[in-house]
Amino acid sequence: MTINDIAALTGVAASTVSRALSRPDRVNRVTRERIQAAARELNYVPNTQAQALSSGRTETVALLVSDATNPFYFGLIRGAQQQLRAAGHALLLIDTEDSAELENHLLHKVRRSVDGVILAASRLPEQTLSVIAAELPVVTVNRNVPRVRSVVIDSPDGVMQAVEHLVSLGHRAIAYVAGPPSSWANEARWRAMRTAMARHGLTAARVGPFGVSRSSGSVAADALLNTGATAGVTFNDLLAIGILQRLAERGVDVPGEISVVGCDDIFGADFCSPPLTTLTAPIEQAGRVAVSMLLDHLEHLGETPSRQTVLLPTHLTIRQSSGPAPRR
Amino acid sequence: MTINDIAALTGVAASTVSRALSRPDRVNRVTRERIQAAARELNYVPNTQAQALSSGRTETVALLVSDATNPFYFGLIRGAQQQLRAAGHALLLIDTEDSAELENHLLHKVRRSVDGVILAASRLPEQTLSVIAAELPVVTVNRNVPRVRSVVIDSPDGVMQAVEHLVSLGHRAIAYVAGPPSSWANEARWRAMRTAMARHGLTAARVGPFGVSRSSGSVAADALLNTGATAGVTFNDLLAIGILQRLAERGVDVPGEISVVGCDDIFGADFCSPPLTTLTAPIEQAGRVAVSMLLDHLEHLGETPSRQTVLLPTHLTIRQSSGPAPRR
DNA sequence: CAATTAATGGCAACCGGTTGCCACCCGGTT
DNA sequence: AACCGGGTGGCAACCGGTTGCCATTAATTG
Repeated sequence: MTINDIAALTGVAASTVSRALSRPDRVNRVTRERIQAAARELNYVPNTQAQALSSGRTETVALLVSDATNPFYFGLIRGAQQQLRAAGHALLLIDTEDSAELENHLLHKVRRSVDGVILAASRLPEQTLSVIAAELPVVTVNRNVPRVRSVVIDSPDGVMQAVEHLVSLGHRAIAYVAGPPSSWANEARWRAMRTAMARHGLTAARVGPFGVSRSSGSVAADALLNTGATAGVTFNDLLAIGILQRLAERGVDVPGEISVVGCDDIFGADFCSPPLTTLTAPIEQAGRVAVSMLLDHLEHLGETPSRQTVLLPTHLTIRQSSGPAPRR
Repeated sequence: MTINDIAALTGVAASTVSRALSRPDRVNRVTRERIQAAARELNYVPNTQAQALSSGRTETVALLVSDATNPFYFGLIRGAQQQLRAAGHALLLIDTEDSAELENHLLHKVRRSVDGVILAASRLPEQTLSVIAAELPVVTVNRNVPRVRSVVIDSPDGVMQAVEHLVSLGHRAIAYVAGPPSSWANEARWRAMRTAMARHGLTAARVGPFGVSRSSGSVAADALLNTGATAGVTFNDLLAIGILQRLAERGVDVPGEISVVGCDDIFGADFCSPPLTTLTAPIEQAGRVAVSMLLDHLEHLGETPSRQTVLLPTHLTIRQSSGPAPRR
């Protein structure tokens, strides 16, 4: 079932078979149809390796996530997968285990076996990213680096909405519950929070950093309570859900005593207890857009892209974890 | 940065470079070290495609899931990913979108670009699976097919535990909320359920089939209530969580009026409302084991495997969605 | 009718490694 | 001195396609 078998069977040269299948207009109609029929009959599937070797294109894209079990990535993976399949490409999933070193190493390793990579939540320093982007098509998600294409979810804007929401409910002491320091989005959200607070003459407290797992939520919840804030905006939903659990354990009423706002609207945010008020992010769309940008980039290698970065809007979804500030 | 560049730089033949890197003992120590140093310096990474082409091994394994957003797979993906990385292999993730046809098509397409595949929740008929397994190393998850290696989570046993639990709480009318008919696990669970019920002289009701999404939960909840059962065992947690939501909407008290038991213990099962009593499955372990079996198979191609199928135990995790049967 | 051009298909090099086979060099034997 | 065998490294074929180039043939054109 190689190109040669088909060539032998149809009595033409291998090169003709190759053309009949990949450049149909380059070969005579009757010859082509004979070859295609034979290929179908023999159930021929071209060897990707061989194609990649000579053409230099692997039709494969790597998606690097920092933790494959983080529900945030589910949507991203899905969106990317959909768009890739539509284009006939394959998805190589890589879990960097939240380590910049491992990320760099793996990136280096797959460098030559993929056409491009999508970096979701890269932990790499800007400098390193630039270097990588220069030698390999890259699209980042939620990370802005000069001269690197990216799709970023506008959570800073969402954070502002969240602050407005909380302030309008009478909250004055609001804290930001920070995620990993190496996360670009984390800093962006914190800045947005301070800006929004300042607009009302308020200053935001900040606790953390915390890991992004539900278990970190316990520590975070205690730290949050300790600030005396009546509301907390968290780096992401995973952390927020962990906080809700801990608060329930400690018998703290949400939103009666304290309001909690998450970020991303991941799976589970709508059915945790109480359902989480959060910034709904178009995660799946982000995955699709990232792939589109990458594929577009691949087709116009060398050209300067029209849009370097796409900003996706978020909106606040109000559920039951936020409510009026408690009377003092 | 090809083998030839290194050859030129060190003044040896390309074949020697190849050997120095892949069969170190086949070349003299000083030559080898010189070559290795040069390789390191030039930051050489072998071209996977080229290696695959000549060696026939791609060091890549495909994982087929029926729906990448189903939290059940997160753990599986994670486990597989971990074990694969440890072995230096890459993971190709494929979403079959719950279609047997697409599954077959994609399987066929990647056939030659992976060393083997792991089929999580295959929708393919047994016959087709046998054919595929004959021409490609395959390990299935939660699916038992003669002559195909598999790792199956012993949820039937778990279902029996669940029935015992419910019966001991006084339930007599228990219904099974079925998942997709094409799911092998679905039938296995239903059989286990009937057996367990029969042991107590009871017969189980059955509703469904339902899709495995939370939204299907609404329909399922109504159907479940309609049977008059005081408890329901569901095909999986996703469905169970959907049911809980719908029941809450309808003002039905869980577990006061009806108990619900899920299956798998996915992300979210512990923090939904009420927290779900469910069969805790070692999902991540299943992923790891599946990969181990596959890699083991690859190393001993042609040999008859020692164990064709590995059965992983489950246990019942009791939370708040199950309780005593209501008095009539 | 000769000349130019377009369509078609074969040849062979190439992508970047891997590997069987052989030649060569060396020290050790007899 | 002739012989032997192990250690090394080069040659070249091969994996399965892709593609530039050229020869052949047919069709178009002045």
